[in-house]
Amino acid sequence: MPASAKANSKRPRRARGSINPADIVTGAFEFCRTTPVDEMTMPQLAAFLNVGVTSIYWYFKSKRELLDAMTDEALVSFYESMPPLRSQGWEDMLREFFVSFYTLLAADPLKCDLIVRRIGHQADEGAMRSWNRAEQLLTALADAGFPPSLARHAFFTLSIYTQGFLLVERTGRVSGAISSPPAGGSADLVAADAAAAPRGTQPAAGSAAPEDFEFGITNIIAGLRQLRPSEERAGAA
Amino acid sequence: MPASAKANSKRPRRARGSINPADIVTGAFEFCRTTPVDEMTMPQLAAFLNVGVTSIYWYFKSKRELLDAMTDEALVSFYESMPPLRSQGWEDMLREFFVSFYTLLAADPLKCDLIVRRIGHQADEGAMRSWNRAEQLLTALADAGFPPSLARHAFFTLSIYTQGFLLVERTGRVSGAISSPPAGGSADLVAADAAAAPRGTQPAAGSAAPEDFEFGITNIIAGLRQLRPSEERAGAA
DNA sequence: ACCTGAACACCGTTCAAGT
DNA sequence: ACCTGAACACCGTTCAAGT
Repeated sequence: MPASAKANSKRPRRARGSINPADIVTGAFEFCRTTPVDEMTMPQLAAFLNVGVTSIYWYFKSKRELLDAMTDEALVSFYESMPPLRSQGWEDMLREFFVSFYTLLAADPLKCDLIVRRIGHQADEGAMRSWNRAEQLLTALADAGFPPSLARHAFFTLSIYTQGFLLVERTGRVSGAISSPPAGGSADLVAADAAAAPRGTQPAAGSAAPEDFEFGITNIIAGLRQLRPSEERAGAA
Repeated sequence: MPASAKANSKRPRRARGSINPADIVTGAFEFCRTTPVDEMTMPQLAAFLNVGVTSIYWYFKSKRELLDAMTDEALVSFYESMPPLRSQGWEDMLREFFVSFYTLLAADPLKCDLIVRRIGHQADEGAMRSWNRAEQLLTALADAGFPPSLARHAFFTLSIYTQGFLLVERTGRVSGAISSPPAGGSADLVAADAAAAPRGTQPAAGSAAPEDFEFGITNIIAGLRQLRPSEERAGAA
Protein backbone atom coordinates (compact mmCIF):
# COMPACT_ATOMS: atom_id res chain seq x y z
CA MET A 1 0.00 0.00 0.00
CA PRO A 2 1.17 3.57 -0.62
CA ALA A 3 2.92 5.09 2.36
CA SER A 4 1.19 8.46 2.51
CA ALA A 5 -2.49 7.93 1.83
CA LYS A 6 -3.42 11.05 3.74
CA ALA A 7 -6.89 10.89 5.27
CA ASN A 8 -7.61 7.70 3.43
CA SER A 9 -10.91 7.07 5.22
CA LYS A 10 -14.07 8.46 3.57
CA ARG A 11 -16.05 5.51 4.86
CA PRO A 12 -18.40 4.20 2.16
CA ARG A 13 -22.03 5.07 2.52
CA ARG A 14 -24.02 2.36 4.20
CA ALA A 15 -26.94 0.56 2.66
CA ARG A 16 -30.45 1.64 3.44
CA GLY A 17 -31.48 -0.99 5.96
CA SER A 18 -28.07 -1.61 7.49
CA ILE A 19 -28.67 -0.10 10.92
CA ASN A 20 -31.48 -0.47 13.39
CA PRO A 21 -32.13 0.50 16.99
CA ALA A 22 -31.30 -2.95 18.32
CA ASP A 23 -27.90 -2.97 16.65
CA ILE A 24 -27.14 0.45 18.00
CA VAL A 25 -28.01 -0.53 21.55
CA THR A 26 -26.06 -3.77 21.24
CA GLY A 27 -23.12 -1.87 19.81
CA ALA A 28 -23.31 0.63 22.64
CA PHE A 29 -23.11 -2.20 25.16
CA GLU A 30 -20.13 -3.60 23.34
CA PHE A 31 -18.50 -0.19 23.24
CA CYS A 32 -19.00 0.12 26.99
CA ARG A 33 -17.12 -3.08 27.61
CA THR A 34 -14.12 -0.84 27.04
CA THR A 35 -15.20 2.58 28.23
CA PRO A 36 -17.40 3.63 31.17
CA VAL A 37 -20.87 4.74 30.05
CA ASP A 38 -20.33 8.20 31.45
CA GLU A 39 -17.56 8.61 28.92
CA MET A 40 -19.40 7.24 25.95
CA THR A 41 -19.82 9.86 23.30
CA MET A 42 -22.11 9.99 20.33
CA PRO A 43 -19.30 10.55 17.81
CA GLN A 44 -17.22 7.81 19.42
CA LEU A 45 -20.12 5.39 19.36
CA ALA A 46 -20.86 6.27 15.75
CA ALA A 47 -17.26 5.61 14.77
CA PHE A 48 -17.36 2.32 16.63
CA LEU A 49 -20.54 1.34 14.78
CA ASN A 50 -19.18 2.60 11.49
CA VAL A 51 -22.07 4.94 10.86
CA GLY A 52 -22.38 8.68 10.63
CA VAL A 53 -23.14 10.33 13.94
CA THR A 54 -26.34 11.71 12.64
CA SER A 55 -27.61 8.28 11.70
CA ILE A 56 -27.97 7.42 15.35
CA TYR A 57 -30.29 10.37 15.72
CA TRP A 58 -32.60 8.88 13.17
CA TYR A 59 -33.46 6.14 15.65
CA PHE A 60 -32.88 7.87 18.97
CA LYS A 61 -33.77 11.47 19.13
CA SER A 62 -31.29 12.19 21.89
CA LYS A 63 -28.44 10.61 23.79
CA ARG A 64 -30.71 10.38 26.79
CA GLU A 65 -33.14 8.29 24.79
CA LEU A 66 -30.37 5.92 23.78
CA LEU A 67 -29.25 5.60 27.40
CA ASP A 68 -32.85 4.92 28.38
CA ALA A 69 -32.98 2.11 25.85
CA MET A 70 -29.74 0.72 27.25
CA THR A 71 -31.13 0.93 30.77
CA ASP A 72 -34.25 -0.91 29.72
CA GLU A 73 -32.22 -3.66 28.19
CA ALA A 74 -29.94 -3.79 31.23
CA LEU A 75 -32.98 -4.20 33.46
CA VAL A 76 -34.43 -7.01 31.42
CA SER A 77 -31.12 -8.82 31.26
CA PHE A 78 -30.66 -8.22 34.97
CA TYR A 79 -34.01 -9.71 35.87
CA GLU A 80 -33.41 -12.64 33.57
CA SER A 81 -30.07 -13.43 35.13
CA MET A 82 -31.47 -13.43 38.65
CA PRO A 83 -31.34 -17.11 39.59
CA PRO A 84 -34.63 -18.65 40.74
CA LEU A 85 -35.13 -18.73 44.49
CA ARG A 86 -34.19 -22.03 46.09
CA SER A 87 -34.84 -21.26 49.71
CA GLN A 88 -38.04 -21.94 51.59
CA GLY A 89 -38.16 -19.78 54.70
CA TRP A 90 -38.82 -16.07 54.24
CA GLU A 91 -35.52 -15.13 55.83
CA ASP A 92 -33.42 -17.24 53.54
CA MET A 93 -35.46 -16.18 50.55
CA LEU A 94 -34.87 -12.52 51.26
CA ARG A 95 -31.19 -13.08 51.86
CA GLU A 96 -30.80 -15.15 48.73
CA PHE A 97 -32.64 -12.64 46.61
CA PHE A 98 -30.69 -9.61 47.69
CA VAL A 99 -27.35 -11.36 47.69
CA SER A 100 -28.02 -12.30 44.07
CA PHE A 101 -29.10 -8.75 43.42
CA TYR A 102 -25.90 -7.41 44.86
CA THR A 103 -23.59 -10.00 43.35
CA LEU A 104 -24.93 -9.55 39.86
CA LEU A 105 -24.60 -5.79 39.81
CA ALA A 106 -21.32 -5.67 41.70
CA ALA A 107 -19.85 -7.90 39.01
CA ASP A 108 -21.18 -5.78 36.17
CA PRO A 109 -20.20 -2.13 36.46
CA LEU A 110 -22.08 -1.18 33.32
CA LYS A 111 -25.36 -2.62 34.52
CA CYS A 112 -24.70 -1.06 37.90
CA ASP A 113 -24.18 2.34 36.33
CA LEU A 114 -27.27 2.07 34.20
CA ILE A 115 -29.56 0.63 36.84
CA VAL A 116 -28.37 2.08 40.11
CA ARG A 117 -26.39 5.18 39.34
CA ARG A 118 -28.38 6.65 36.52
CA ILE A 119 -31.04 9.06 37.51
CA GLY A 120 -34.81 8.90 37.40
CA HIS A 121 -34.90 9.31 33.69
CA GLN A 122 -37.82 7.20 32.77
CA ALA A 123 -40.75 5.15 33.86
CA ASP A 124 -38.94 1.91 33.14
CA GLU A 125 -41.48 0.50 30.77
CA GLY A 126 -39.46 -2.63 30.40
CA ALA A 127 -39.04 -3.12 34.10
CA MET A 128 -42.52 -4.14 35.09
CA ARG A 129 -42.50 -6.98 32.63
CA SER A 130 -40.20 -9.70 33.85
CA TRP A 131 -40.80 -8.80 37.43
CA ASN A 132 -42.50 -11.60 39.23
CA ARG A 133 -39.74 -12.70 41.56
CA ALA A 134 -40.62 -9.83 43.85
CA GLU A 135 -44.19 -11.07 43.94
CA GLN A 136 -42.90 -14.39 45.08
CA LEU A 137 -41.06 -12.70 47.90
CA LEU A 138 -44.01 -10.58 48.93
CA THR A 139 -46.17 -13.67 48.96
CA ALA A 140 -43.70 -15.53 51.12
CA LEU A 141 -43.70 -12.63 53.54
CA ALA A 142 -47.47 -12.57 53.60
CA ASP A 143 -47.52 -16.30 54.32
CA ALA A 144 -45.13 -15.70 57.17
CA GLY A 145 -47.61 -13.33 58.74
CA PHE A 146 -46.36 -9.97 57.53
CA PRO A 147 -49.16 -7.56 56.71
CA PRO A 148 -48.83 -6.28 53.12
CA SER A 149 -47.63 -2.82 54.04
CA LEU A 150 -44.93 -4.22 56.30
CA ALA A 151 -43.87 -6.66 53.63
CA ARG A 152 -43.46 -3.88 51.10
CA HIS A 153 -41.53 -1.80 53.55
CA ALA A 154 -39.24 -4.72 54.24
CA PHE A 155 -38.62 -5.26 50.57
CA PHE A 156 -38.05 -1.58 50.05
CA THR A 157 -35.59 -1.26 52.91
CA LEU A 158 -33.51 -4.14 51.67
CA SER A 159 -33.58 -2.76 48.17
CA ILE A 160 -32.49 0.69 49.29
CA TYR A 161 -29.70 -0.75 51.37
CA THR A 162 -28.49 -2.85 48.46
CA GLN A 163 -28.53 0.05 46.05
CA GLY A 164 -26.80 2.28 48.58
CA PHE A 165 -24.10 -0.29 49.07
CA LEU A 166 -23.55 -0.66 45.35
CA LEU A 167 -23.42 3.09 44.92
CA VAL A 168 -20.95 3.69 47.69
CA GLU A 169 -18.85 0.76 46.61
CA ARG A 170 -18.87 1.90 43.00
CA THR A 171 -17.69 5.32 44.09
CA GLY A 172 -14.80 3.77 45.93
CA ARG A 173 -15.60 4.92 49.41
CA VAL A 174 -15.90 1.60 51.09
CA SER A 175 -12.65 -0.30 51.03
CA GLY A 176 -11.39 -0.53 54.60
CA ALA A 177 -14.26 1.33 56.18
CA ILE A 178 -15.27 -1.39 58.57
CA SER A 179 -12.54 -3.92 58.97
CA SER A 180 -9.76 -1.55 59.90
CA PRO A 181 -10.06 0.56 63.06
CA PRO A 182 -8.65 3.94 61.99
CA ALA A 183 -5.87 3.87 64.58
CA GLY A 184 -6.84 7.13 66.24
CA GLY A 185 -10.29 5.65 66.49
CA SER A 186 -12.01 7.94 64.02
CA ALA A 187 -14.72 6.75 61.68
CA ASP A 188 -16.37 8.51 58.79
CA LEU A 189 -19.74 7.78 57.34
CA VAL A 190 -19.48 9.19 53.90
CA ALA A 191 -15.84 8.97 53.02
CA ALA A 192 -14.25 6.47 55.31
CA ASP A 193 -10.96 6.21 53.50
CA ALA A 194 -10.95 6.12 49.71
CA ALA A 195 -7.24 6.76 49.94
CA ALA A 196 -6.07 3.16 50.04
CA ALA A 197 -6.95 1.85 46.61
CA PRO A 198 -5.40 2.99 43.33
CA ARG A 199 -7.61 5.53 41.63
CA GLY A 200 -6.69 5.30 37.99
CA THR A 201 -8.70 2.31 36.91
CA GLN A 202 -12.30 1.38 37.58
CA PRO A 203 -12.97 2.13 41.26
CA ALA A 204 -11.74 -1.39 41.86
CA ALA A 205 -14.39 -2.62 44.29
CA GLY A 206 -13.16 -2.15 47.85
CA SER A 207 -11.56 -5.03 49.62
CA ALA A 208 -13.91 -6.91 51.95
CA ALA A 209 -17.17 -5.85 50.34
CA PRO A 210 -19.21 -9.08 50.16
CA GLU A 211 -19.07 -9.85 53.89
CA ASP A 212 -19.71 -6.24 54.76
CA PHE A 213 -22.69 -6.26 52.46
CA GLU A 214 -24.11 -9.41 53.99
CA PHE A 215 -23.84 -8.00 57.46
CA GLY A 216 -26.36 -5.33 56.62
CA ILE A 217 -28.71 -7.89 55.12
CA THR A 218 -28.43 -10.03 58.24
CA ASN A 219 -29.06 -6.96 60.33
CA ILE A 220 -32.18 -5.94 58.44
CA ILE A 221 -33.58 -9.46 58.40
CA ALA A 222 -32.99 -9.76 62.14
CA GLY A 223 -34.96 -6.56 62.52
CA LEU A 224 -37.80 -7.92 60.44
CA ARG A 225 -37.92 -11.03 62.60
CA GLN A 226 -38.54 -8.73 65.50
CA LEU A 227 -41.00 -6.48 63.67
CA ARG A 228 -43.13 -9.35 62.46
CA PRO A 229 -46.43 -9.67 64.31
CA SER A 230 -46.10 -12.54 66.79
CA GLU A 231 -47.33 -15.75 65.27
CA GLU A 232 -48.92 -17.34 68.33
CA ARG A 233 -52.40 -16.28 67.38
CA ALA A 234 -51.89 -15.83 63.65
CA GLY A 235 -53.59 -19.07 62.62
CA ALA A 236 -56.79 -18.31 64.50
CA ALA A 237 -59.76 -16.12 63.50
CA MET B 1 -28.34 55.24 26.98
CA PRO B 2 -27.87 54.80 23.21
CA ALA B 3 -30.26 52.30 21.70
CA SER B 4 -27.81 50.22 19.68
CA ALA B 5 -24.63 49.88 21.72
CA LYS B 6 -23.81 46.61 20.04
CA ALA B 7 -21.79 44.24 22.24
CA ASN B 8 -21.44 46.94 24.84
CA SER B 9 -19.88 44.64 27.41
CA LYS B 10 -16.05 44.48 27.43
CA ARG B 11 -16.05 44.02 31.19
CA PRO B 12 -13.25 46.10 32.78
CA ARG B 13 -10.17 44.21 33.87
CA ARG B 14 -10.25 43.27 37.51
CA ALA B 15 -7.69 44.39 40.06
CA ARG B 16 -4.87 42.10 40.97
CA GLY B 17 -6.11 40.74 44.30
CA SER B 18 -9.80 40.85 43.57
CA ILE B 19 -10.47 37.11 43.37
CA ASN B 20 -9.49 34.27 45.63
CA PRO B 21 -10.36 30.61 45.97
CA ALA B 22 -12.79 31.21 48.83
CA ASP B 23 -14.78 33.74 46.82
CA ILE B 24 -14.93 31.41 43.88
CA VAL B 25 -16.24 28.54 45.97
CA THR B 26 -18.72 30.80 47.70
CA GLY B 27 -19.82 32.16 44.36
CA ALA B 28 -20.21 28.66 43.01
CA PHE B 29 -22.51 27.77 45.89
CA GLU B 30 -24.51 30.90 45.25
CA PHE B 31 -24.70 30.07 41.56
CA CYS B 32 -25.97 26.60 42.41
CA ARG B 33 -28.85 28.04 44.39
CA THR B 34 -30.30 28.55 40.95
CA THR B 35 -28.86 25.76 38.82
CA PRO B 36 -28.14 22.11 39.67
CA VAL B 37 -24.42 21.46 40.11
CA ASP B 38 -24.38 19.02 37.25
CA GLU B 39 -25.32 21.88 34.99
CA MET B 40 -22.84 24.37 36.33
CA THR B 41 -20.40 25.38 33.68
CA MET B 42 -17.05 27.07 33.95
CA PRO B 43 -17.99 29.88 31.54
CA GLN B 44 -21.32 30.36 33.26
CA LEU B 45 -19.72 30.48 36.67
CA ALA B 46 -17.10 32.93 35.42
CA ALA B 47 -19.79 35.21 34.04
CA PHE B 48 -21.66 34.98 37.33
CA LEU B 49 -18.51 35.91 39.23
CA ASN B 50 -17.64 38.62 36.74
CA VAL B 51 -14.22 37.22 35.94
CA GLY B 52 -12.63 35.75 32.89
CA VAL B 53 -13.07 32.00 32.64
CA THR B 54 -9.38 31.48 32.69
CA SER B 55 -9.00 33.30 35.97
CA ILE B 56 -10.73 30.45 37.76
CA TYR B 57 -8.06 28.15 36.41
CA TRP B 58 -5.42 30.17 38.19
CA TYR B 59 -6.80 28.93 41.50
CA PHE B 60 -8.31 25.59 40.53
CA LYS B 61 -6.48 23.66 37.95
CA SER B 62 -9.60 21.84 36.81
CA LYS B 63 -13.35 21.82 37.25
CA ARG B 64 -12.99 18.64 39.23
CA GLU B 65 -10.72 20.43 41.70
CA LEU B 66 -13.28 23.16 42.13
CA LEU B 67 -16.02 20.60 42.74
CA ASP B 68 -13.76 18.88 45.26
CA ALA B 69 -13.37 22.16 47.10
CA MET B 70 -17.13 22.61 47.07
CA THR B 71 -17.61 19.09 48.38
CA ASP B 72 -15.15 19.74 51.18
CA GLU B 73 -17.00 22.85 52.20
CA ALA B 74 -20.34 21.08 51.93
CA LEU B 75 -19.05 18.37 54.24
CA VAL B 76 -17.79 20.80 56.84
CA SER B 77 -21.01 22.78 56.76
CA PHE B 78 -22.96 19.55 56.93
CA TYR B 79 -21.14 18.32 59.99
CA GLU B 80 -21.49 21.67 61.64
CA SER B 81 -25.21 21.79 61.07
CA MET B 82 -25.75 18.36 62.57
CA PRO B 83 -27.49 19.16 65.86
CA PRO B 84 -25.87 17.75 69.01
CA LEU B 85 -27.26 14.46 70.20
CA ARG B 86 -29.86 14.80 72.94
CA SER B 87 -30.80 11.20 73.45
CA GLN B 88 -29.29 8.85 75.99
CA GLY B 89 -29.99 5.26 74.99
CA TRP B 90 -28.03 3.87 72.04
CA GLU B 91 -31.18 3.20 70.06
CA ASP B 92 -32.49 6.72 70.28
CA MET B 93 -29.05 8.14 69.65
CA LEU B 94 -28.70 6.18 66.44
CA ARG B 95 -32.15 7.13 65.30
CA GLU B 96 -31.66 10.76 66.13
CA PHE B 97 -28.33 10.89 64.37
CA PHE B 98 -29.47 9.35 61.11
CA VAL B 99 -32.75 11.18 61.02
CA SER B 100 -30.78 14.41 61.28
CA PHE B 101 -28.44 13.11 58.64
CA TYR B 102 -31.32 12.38 56.33
CA THR B 103 -33.32 15.50 57.06
CA LEU B 104 -30.41 17.83 56.48
CA LEU B 105 -29.45 16.39 53.12
CA ALA B 106 -32.99 15.82 51.92
CA ALA B 107 -33.63 19.51 52.47
CA ASP B 108 -30.49 20.58 50.64
CA PRO B 109 -30.24 19.13 47.13
CA LEU B 110 -26.90 20.78 46.48
CA LYS B 111 -25.25 19.28 49.54
CA CYS B 112 -26.89 15.98 48.70
CA ASP B 113 -25.48 16.06 45.21
CA LEU B 114 -22.02 16.96 46.40
CA ILE B 115 -21.86 14.59 49.34
CA VAL B 116 -23.93 11.59 48.32
CA ARG B 117 -24.19 11.60 44.57
CA ARG B 118 -20.73 12.73 43.59
CA ILE B 119 -18.28 9.98 43.01
CA GLY B 120 -15.20 8.90 44.96
CA HIS B 121 -13.23 11.82 43.75
CA GLN B 122 -11.04 12.56 46.70
CA ALA B 123 -9.77 11.59 50.09
CA ASP B 124 -11.98 14.13 51.83
CA GLU B 125 -9.25 15.90 53.71
CA GLY B 126 -11.73 18.21 55.31
CA ALA B 127 -14.02 15.42 56.39
CA MET B 128 -12.00 13.86 59.16
CA ARG B 129 -11.79 17.12 61.00
CA SER B 130 -15.16 18.00 62.44
CA TRP B 131 -16.06 14.40 62.80
CA ASN B 132 -16.44 13.48 66.43
CA ARG B 133 -20.17 12.88 66.59
CA ALA B 134 -19.60 9.45 65.13
CA GLU B 135 -17.11 8.75 67.90
CA GLN B 136 -19.81 9.60 70.37
CA LEU B 137 -22.10 7.09 68.73
CA LEU B 138 -19.48 4.37 68.59
CA THR B 139 -18.74 4.95 72.25
CA ALA B 140 -22.38 4.70 73.15
CA LEU B 141 -22.59 1.43 71.26
CA ALA B 142 -19.50 0.14 73.03
CA ASP B 143 -21.02 1.09 76.39
CA ALA B 144 -24.13 -0.81 75.41
CA GLY B 145 -22.08 -3.94 74.95
CA PHE B 146 -21.43 -3.90 71.22
CA PRO B 147 -17.98 -5.14 70.33
CA PRO B 148 -16.12 -2.53 68.24
CA SER B 149 -16.41 -4.38 64.97
CA LEU B 150 -20.14 -4.84 65.39
CA ALA B 151 -20.55 -1.19 66.32
CA ARG B 152 -18.77 -0.10 63.16
CA HIS B 153 -20.86 -2.42 61.06
CA ALA B 154 -23.99 -1.05 62.62
CA PHE B 155 -22.94 2.49 61.90
CA PHE B 156 -21.96 1.57 58.39
CA THR B 157 -25.22 -0.19 57.63
CA LEU B 158 -27.28 2.76 58.79
CA SER B 159 -25.11 5.12 56.81
CA ILE B 160 -25.40 3.07 53.64
CA TYR B 161 -29.13 2.83 54.03
CA THR B 162 -29.42 6.57 54.54
CA GLN B 163 -27.31 7.37 51.51
CA GLY B 164 -29.20 4.85 49.42
CA PHE B 165 -32.47 6.39 50.43
CA LEU B 166 -31.26 9.88 49.60
CA LEU B 167 -29.96 8.70 46.27
CA VAL B 168 -33.11 6.92 45.25
CA GLU B 169 -35.26 9.76 46.47
CA ARG B 170 -33.15 12.33 44.66
CA THR B 171 -33.52 10.34 41.47
CA GLY B 172 -37.27 10.37 41.85
CA ARG B 173 -37.88 6.67 42.12
CA VAL B 174 -39.50 6.57 45.50
CA SER B 175 -42.79 8.42 45.55
CA GLY B 176 -45.57 5.93 46.01
CA ALA B 177 -43.40 2.85 46.11
CA ILE B 178 -44.58 1.67 49.48
CA SER B 179 -47.82 3.28 50.41
CA SER B 180 -49.78 2.36 47.30
CA PRO B 181 -50.27 -1.26 46.38
CA PRO B 182 -49.85 -1.32 42.59
CA ALA B 183 -53.37 -2.59 42.00
CA GLY B 184 -52.33 -5.63 40.03
CA GLY B 185 -50.09 -6.46 42.94
CA SER B 186 -46.77 -5.84 41.22
CA ALA B 187 -43.85 -4.20 42.97
CA ASP B 188 -40.54 -3.06 41.59
CA LEU B 189 -37.37 -2.64 43.52
CA VAL B 190 -35.45 -0.24 41.38
CA ALA B 191 -38.04 1.81 39.63
CA ALA B 192 -41.22 1.45 41.59
CA ASP B 193 -43.13 4.12 39.81
CA ALA B 194 -41.40 7.34 38.88
CA ALA B 195 -44.31 8.05 36.63
CA ALA B 196 -46.50 9.89 39.09
CA ALA B 197 -44.53 13.05 39.79
CA PRO B 198 -43.88 15.84 37.28
CA ARG B 199 -40.45 15.44 35.75
CA GLY B 200 -39.54 18.92 34.63
CA THR B 201 -38.42 20.48 37.89
CA GLN B 202 -36.15 19.15 40.60
CA PRO B 203 -37.11 15.50 41.21
CA ALA B 204 -39.50 16.92 43.75
CA ALA B 205 -38.92 14.53 46.64
CA GLY B 206 -41.48 11.74 46.51
CA SER B 207 -44.55 12.00 48.63
CA ALA B 208 -44.35 10.04 51.88
CA ALA B 209 -40.58 9.90 52.16
CA PRO B 210 -39.85 10.75 55.82
CA GLU B 211 -41.98 7.98 57.29
CA ASP B 212 -40.70 5.52 54.75
CA PHE B 213 -37.17 6.50 55.62
CA GLU B 214 -37.76 6.07 59.33
CA PHE B 215 -39.18 2.64 58.85
CA GLY B 216 -35.83 1.39 57.59
CA ILE B 217 -34.04 2.97 60.51
CA THR B 218 -36.45 1.33 62.94
CA ASN B 219 -35.94 -1.94 61.13
CA ILE B 220 -32.15 -1.78 61.30
CA ILE B 221 -32.14 -0.72 64.93
CA ALA B 222 -34.48 -3.56 65.79
CA GLY B 223 -32.02 -5.88 64.13
CA LEU B 224 -29.16 -4.45 66.13
CA ARG B 225 -31.08 -5.02 69.33
CA GLN B 226 -31.22 -8.65 68.37
CA LEU B 227 -27.61 -8.85 67.20
CA ARG B 228 -26.22 -7.30 70.36
CA PRO B 229 -24.49 -9.81 72.64
CA SER B 230 -26.84 -10.58 75.53
CA GLU B 231 -26.19 -8.30 78.44
CA GLU B 232 -26.80 -10.70 81.31
CA ARG B 233 -23.13 -11.37 81.90
CA ALA B 234 -21.70 -8.24 80.33
CA GLY B 235 -20.88 -6.43 83.58
CA ALA B 236 -18.86 -9.34 85.00
CA ALA B 237 -15.24 -10.37 84.33
C1' DA C 1 -37.15 6.22 3.87
C1' DC C 2 -32.91 6.22 5.50
C1' DC C 3 -27.98 7.80 5.67
C1' DT C 4 -24.71 11.60 5.76
C1' DG C 5 -21.08 15.80 6.32
C1' DA C 6 -21.09 20.39 7.54
C1' DA C 7 -22.34 23.54 10.81
C1' DC C 8 -24.00 25.49 15.42
C1' DA C 9 -23.70 26.62 20.00
C1' DC C 10 -21.68 25.02 23.49
C1' DC C 11 -17.95 22.62 26.76
C1' DG C 12 -13.31 22.15 29.57
C1' DT C 13 -8.75 23.56 29.18
C1' DT C 14 -4.40 25.78 27.42
C1' DC C 15 -1.64 29.45 25.41
C1' DA C 16 0.35 33.53 24.91
C1' DA C 17 -0.20 37.65 26.10
C1' DG C 18 -1.35 41.77 28.95
C1' DT C 19 -0.73 44.50 33.41
C1' DA D 1 1.86 37.63 40.43
C1' DC D 2 -2.38 37.64 38.80
C1' DC D 3 -6.00 38.45 35.14
C1' DT D 4 -7.42 37.88 30.39
C1' DG D 5 -9.33 36.81 25.25
C1' DA D 6 -8.41 33.85 21.63
C1' DA D 7 -7.91 29.37 20.35
C1' DC D 8 -8.14 24.12 20.58
C1' DA D 9 -10.20 19.84 20.56
C1' DC D 10 -14.07 18.23 21.80
C1' DC D 11 -19.38 17.63 22.79
C1' DG D 12 -24.69 16.99 21.68
C1' DT D 13 -27.75 18.22 18.22
C1' DT D 14 -29.75 20.19 13.85
C1' DC D 15 -29.88 21.22 8.94
C1' DA D 16 -29.89 20.60 4.40
C1' DA D 17 -28.68 17.70 1.48
C1' DG D 18 -27.72 13.18 -0.80
C1' DT D 19 -29.44 8.42 -2.37
